[in-house]
Amino acid sequence: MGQEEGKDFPPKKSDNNSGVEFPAKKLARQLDFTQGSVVLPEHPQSQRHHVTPPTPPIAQKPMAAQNQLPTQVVTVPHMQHQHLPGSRKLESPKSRSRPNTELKEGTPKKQKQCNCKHSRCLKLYCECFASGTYCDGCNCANCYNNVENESARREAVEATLERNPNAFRPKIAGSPHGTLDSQEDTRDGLILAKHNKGCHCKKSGCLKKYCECFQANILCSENCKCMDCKNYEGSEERLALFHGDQANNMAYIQQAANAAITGAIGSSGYASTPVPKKKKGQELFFGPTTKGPAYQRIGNFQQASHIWPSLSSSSFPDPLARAGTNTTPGASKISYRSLLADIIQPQDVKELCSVLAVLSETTAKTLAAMPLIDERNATEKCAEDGREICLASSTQGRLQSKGLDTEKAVANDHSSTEDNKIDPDDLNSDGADALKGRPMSPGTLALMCDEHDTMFLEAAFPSRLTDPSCSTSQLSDGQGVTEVYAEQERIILTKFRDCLNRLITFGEIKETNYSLARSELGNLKDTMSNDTGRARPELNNLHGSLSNDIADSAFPPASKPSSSTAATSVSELPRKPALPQSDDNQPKS
DNA sequence: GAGTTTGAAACT
DNA sequence: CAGTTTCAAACTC
Repeated sequence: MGQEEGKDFPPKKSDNNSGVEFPAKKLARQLDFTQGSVVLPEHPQSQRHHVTPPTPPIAQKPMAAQNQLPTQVVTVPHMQHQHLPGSRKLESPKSRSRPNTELKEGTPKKQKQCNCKHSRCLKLYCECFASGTYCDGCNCANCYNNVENESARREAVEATLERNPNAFRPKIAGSPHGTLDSQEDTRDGLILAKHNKGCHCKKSGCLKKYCECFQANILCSENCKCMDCKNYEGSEERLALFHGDQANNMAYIQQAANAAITGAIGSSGYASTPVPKKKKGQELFFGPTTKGPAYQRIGNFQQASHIWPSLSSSSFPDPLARAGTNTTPGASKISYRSLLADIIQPQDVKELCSVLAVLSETTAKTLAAMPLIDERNATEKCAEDGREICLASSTQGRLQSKGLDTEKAVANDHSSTEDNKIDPDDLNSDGADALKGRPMSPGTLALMCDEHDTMFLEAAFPSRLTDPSCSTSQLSDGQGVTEVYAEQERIILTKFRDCLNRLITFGEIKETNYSLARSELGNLKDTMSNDTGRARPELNNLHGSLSNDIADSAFPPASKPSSSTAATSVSELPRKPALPQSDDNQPKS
């Protein structure tokens, strides 16, 4: 540090003009950024994708801003359709927790901007570069990560890829069938993410954002080589963080709820249903602060899971609802008990997931049958009218993604290839939407585009895929699709927000019941019992309302199609086999 | 806002 | 592959 800006790149400690070659850095020798005369063999993989970079897409406002939802909730699970899967503003922990948008207080904020000084934004140090985006409005100095220096930038990308072919791939993989621990990656239907390389933290306890795992809101895994790790399931310190900082944070609630829907994949939301660790040992007596790799404490995780059985069975964030109601080492200090603790049950969440999954399938069919251009126009028109039915159909892509996640969450039904292991993460990484409004580097897009988007889009537009090699050219109306996605996302999330608000309402009702009972009856004991009895009818309403709410979002009464593709009411649609059904869970039509 | 700490990336 | 350096973000004051 402390080197002057604007000097030769990479910066050297003893800068001179004597013609002495840059410090023996391979890349530096190969690249002459000042001359732009770099001659590097094209990356074998990237070569075929090399295209003349178009102007980066115009920035779009993240949908989160419109919905007043935490960006992470909105953006995490989805991928901008043309976003390259490997892009790390998607999946980079850094970008995940603080992607292009800040999430604190649930208020979407400005995009993340780098402050690079010495890397020229052409190394992975730079978040923008690492994410495959151009710097745009950053505070960086001597930036080459822009259109004007596309050639240099492309060379840097290739050099980076040469060093690490996976440099731009997701670091966090929600791996339902990972290669290392395939059988451990799911637990009770949840998709569990972990850092591909693992962190190497030494001093942060993996509870600060220095830690990529923590930043990605995932637990450390056996991939990590961290020391003194506290980022594991059942960790008191970790739980304390959740409760102390986020228990009352609406953003957290929304994120957690989002995780409930998406299966807590990747960076989405706070991983309130944390990654279970591979049981590599039975060191049940390891303390939470035991030094050594995280996996050495896996015994604790197992133990914690037993103590906290409902945690694994419910995808709803338990730090809120269950803290204080269950005895767990970490939670024992917590006395807070959510008013929703008796209202939200595992089946509620499953019900919600089921509804969303069904909706995604339905809308997929609808969209597939709808001409793309018409769809776009219809979406815009309907958005103005507030008729969400149109969006439901146009949402197909996103919902397909969500549906996948949900299905994974409930059915654990996924392929086992390495790529597919990454795919869900790609599709759900917050980067996708975090990148909204961020000019995506066309060069990186071209370099990085691969089968992931293809799969994603194939699900959305099975009949329109013509060129699977590049997602940016797959659709005849890419921009329209982007808008459709955005609008689709807005609608779905708005609806989901309504559902959450409904939950809040139920909680408030319950609270009111408590208060009234206390003041009017003066018999606390009777009040408590009566109130508990009242909670369930409310819950019954909740079950129905959740389902109907979402169903109506797709098919409002006035617009409900009568065809079998999209008109089918939720209750009529086949249910996910993995979702336990109960009578009071059945959506009420 | 400046300085420090931290850990990933880059490099040897 | 291990050790060191560089770097920029996270954090502290």
